[in-house]
Amino acid sequence: MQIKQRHNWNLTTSEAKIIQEELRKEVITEDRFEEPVKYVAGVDMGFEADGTISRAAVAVLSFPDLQLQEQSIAKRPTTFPYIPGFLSFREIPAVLDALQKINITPDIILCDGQGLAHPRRLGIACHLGVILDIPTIGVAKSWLIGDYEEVPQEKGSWKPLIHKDETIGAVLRTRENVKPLYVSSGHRISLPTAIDYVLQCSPKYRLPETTRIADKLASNR
DNA sequence: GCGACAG
DNA sequence: ATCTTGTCGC
Repeated sequence: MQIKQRHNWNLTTSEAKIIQEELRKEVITEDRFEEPVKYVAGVDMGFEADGTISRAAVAVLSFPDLQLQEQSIAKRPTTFPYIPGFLSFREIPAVLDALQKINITPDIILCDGQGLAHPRRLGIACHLGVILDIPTIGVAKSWLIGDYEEVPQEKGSWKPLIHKDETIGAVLRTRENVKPLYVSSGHRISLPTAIDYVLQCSPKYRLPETTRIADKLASNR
């Protein structure tokens, strides 16, 4: 797929923060995409050589049957450190390289990390969504910000994630008796719809099939 | 100033 | 994220 360059990635954290504050204005948290959805993609990252090399993997699956249709891997030198709140500046460059090589444009991309559930409302899912102008969902394995009540153990139950009196996401149980996932809007999708797609992509395990497959690609060398 | 902190 | 075997619990 074709990707437009929105900004350069050689930045200081203060410059990155300014970009986040600009791009957050472009984030759309309503459902703006065509249905039925035919393809969903998962993105995951891995690192090599003490973290000096970034490795991004993309897996495109058919929906709703979740069969692998296309995959790609891209490597490039790591140029930005891991700083909570700035994950996208570390990971997106390699992700764009991997996406550039696929032929099927996914209808929705599930990202490894937060979307709106971010201090400045621009987690990696929002950032990637705005750059591509494609619907994205933030699916994080752990907490970054926000308060929430305990989530019932049953699969499908969830509680709103609240920050500054605003619902920024949901803490969702995708599997019984297992740690919940932190789901939030990335771009062009509402929270209820995002929860629905994450559940549909997670028929058996805690993590969505999209991220599970991308995960294997990213770790399998 | 202190504590928290996606991957 | 990454280093790493067996083991406890549903």
